[in-house]
Amino acid sequence: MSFGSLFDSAMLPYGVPAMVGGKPLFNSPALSLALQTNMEAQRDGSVLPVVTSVGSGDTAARNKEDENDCRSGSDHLDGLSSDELEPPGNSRKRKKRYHRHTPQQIQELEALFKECPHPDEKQRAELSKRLCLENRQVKFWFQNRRTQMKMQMERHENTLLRQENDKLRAENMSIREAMRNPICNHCGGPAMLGEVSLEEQHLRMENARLKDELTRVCALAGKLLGKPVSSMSTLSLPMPNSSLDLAVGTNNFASPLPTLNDFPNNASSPLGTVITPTRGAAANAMIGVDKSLERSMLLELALAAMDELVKMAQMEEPLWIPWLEGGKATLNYEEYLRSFNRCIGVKPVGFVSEATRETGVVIINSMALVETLMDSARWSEMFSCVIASATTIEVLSSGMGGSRNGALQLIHAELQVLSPLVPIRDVNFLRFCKQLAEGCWAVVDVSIDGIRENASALADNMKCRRLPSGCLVQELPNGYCKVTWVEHVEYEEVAVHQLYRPILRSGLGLGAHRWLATLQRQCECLAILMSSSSPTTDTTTITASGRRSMLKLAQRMTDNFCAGVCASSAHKWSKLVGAGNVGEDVKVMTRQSVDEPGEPPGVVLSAATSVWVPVAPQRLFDFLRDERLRSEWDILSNGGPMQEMAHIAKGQHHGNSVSLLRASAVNSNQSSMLILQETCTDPSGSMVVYAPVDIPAMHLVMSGGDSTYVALLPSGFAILPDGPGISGSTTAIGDGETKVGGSLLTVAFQILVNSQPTAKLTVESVETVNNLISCTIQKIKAALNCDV
DNA sequence: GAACTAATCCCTT
DNA sequence: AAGGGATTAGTTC
Repeated sequence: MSFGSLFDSAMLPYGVPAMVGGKPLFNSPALSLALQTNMEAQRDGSVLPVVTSVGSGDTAARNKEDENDCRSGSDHLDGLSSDELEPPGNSRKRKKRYHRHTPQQIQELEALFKECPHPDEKQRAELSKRLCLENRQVKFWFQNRRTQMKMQMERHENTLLRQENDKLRAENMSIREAMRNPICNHCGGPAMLGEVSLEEQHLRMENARLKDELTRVCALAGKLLGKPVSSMSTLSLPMPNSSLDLAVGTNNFASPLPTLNDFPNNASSPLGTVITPTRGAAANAMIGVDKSLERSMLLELALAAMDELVKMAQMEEPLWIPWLEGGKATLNYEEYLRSFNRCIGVKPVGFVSEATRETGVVIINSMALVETLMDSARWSEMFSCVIASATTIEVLSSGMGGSRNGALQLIHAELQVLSPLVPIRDVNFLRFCKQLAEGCWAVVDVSIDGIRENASALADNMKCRRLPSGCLVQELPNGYCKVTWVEHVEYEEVAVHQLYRPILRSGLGLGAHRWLATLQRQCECLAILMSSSSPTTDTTTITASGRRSMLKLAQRMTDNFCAGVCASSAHKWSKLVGAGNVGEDVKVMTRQSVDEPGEPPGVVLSAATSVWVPVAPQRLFDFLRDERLRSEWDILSNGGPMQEMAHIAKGQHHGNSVSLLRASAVNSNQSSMLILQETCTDPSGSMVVYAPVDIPAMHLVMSGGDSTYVALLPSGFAILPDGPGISGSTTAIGDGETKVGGSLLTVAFQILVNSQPTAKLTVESVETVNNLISCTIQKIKAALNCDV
């Protein structure tokens, strides 16, 4: 009789293992006593158990036995060797009896695991009954299986990372090799020094990244292997160690701000954990190399741009030459070229530069501002009068540790000056965000024209590239922050009408001044809208939801107005060519409106032009937004004054508001007409946009209804100060003679010329709109006592 | 000795 | 109390 058979007799019915109350019966005093006697017997040799024949070697026989048995091996003591039998009295430290579940059991367990790695108690109980396993055994099995699974996943990931690392290393080697004999791409001769240093910069970047990746892989490998793996032992690079120590973005200047490397990035790269997607197929290898090369070039560009932006924002003279008035300054180009390597290459022939800087306090907290800048949708909403459209093409890094620090994305944007005489600026740029210190952030933009082809650029858009531009944000107490904005672009000037060249060159059109003023105005608006729980400033009482609805409608109106002036790619305007006797400077476009919610169906005509008016921008703006003087230029006024029915303030300045105007009726039978108007102004420019609206629709909106289906076609004005050297007019103010500039006024109308979308546009309707524009301009000039 | 696996300990939720 | 991570212990190759 074997020990096995002894234990067999201890089996409970149905093959349930010999366990009592969840504990092995082995611990039962009665049984251990029984065992003891047998063990002693075994030692004596008096009762030699069959064990000897089953003993150490005969696994095959045992395995076979296991297979035929419907029970776990846990109660088999067949294989128990004598030294596993513990001495008497040491019963607390029980020995484990090793076994494996039978293949059938494992098969069943695996089957369930495949379906559901987390079976509930019921499923487990059912399985344990079926497989003659203890409940806990099933539980343990699943638990172990899950950890095993996790291990496998991690290991797999580790292999992939290693492969990636190898690939990058090979790539680095080839670049290194290529650098040894630099050859000029154009002439085939030895390359110039400048090109080599560019290559060297790439290598530095690559090296930093490789080093990083290696540390990460080693850390992971170490974790899996349970012992530290030295990067130097796994990698014997045939190069001096010092080459690995080249820092990223080395500073040539003593910057008062810490560099990126000073932040606790630990083992991560400046962009956070960059895991390049793995591409298994060999055919993709080259694309992969190209991709990762491109990626590192983009990263390098972003870092260089950041470096430049921070310096541009902080350096004073001689880099910046201060203006006499205000805090403005112009860039000293000679000094600029001395101080910086042109990180996007030399200025193309025919391009002119525009560089401005502006500092101001904005009512927004620094994090919210950074978030807004890093979200292209929110960004374009914030600067809606400057940005015609903006899309994030690719997010290269979303930042590290849940913050925007290190975030890098590729953005396509169309920037506009509200005038048909200035083509839209089409730009593809990188936007890189970096935390410089606690509460201090920098967001830099830089064009990538040299790295990626600007495929989406439309033919009639202005060719433009952004040199490192952006802002430094410094958190201030009470929800304010100090913003330093730098705007530096190069663009093709021939496409710009003469009238607008000075203002663009001076940066008043799309420079730092304009961006910052827009930001200040919009943030003030947001702050007011969020704080105004009691609409005390309103002339009428509109509910909160009504105000929201109305503001939303006004926003759509203004956006459509801007789109009509500048024809961004987001809107399907088609330019009208050969439009009869339409003046050279009036841009006429048409569009078929079919099933557009929020617009009447039919053929929509948009006409816009810009003129110079010898009147200060402020005076022009005040005149145009005054509802009482409306009859002087607006045919919708029916010759009388208009009345303000509702007013929602959007800023401290009374000129920032959305209002509802009522025109006087021509006669008593006619119901009066409503006009929705939005006006906005800041030191960089102003706008008056309005549209006639349906009375019942407006009632719906003001009671908080959905404004999406309210049809409107906006018209209005955009006012910019004229550039230096345009007006030259001087006006005596008080006792001193102050130079007062004139204004650049853009007038734009959108009208429905036919309610049949398929109708052909007639010469008459073009003439009508042309007349409308010239009449309006004449009336305005006359009212302001300008020479007509 | 490394890889695998059942079981245990101990901690968190 | 359940579940998971770390660890242990027994086994196989």
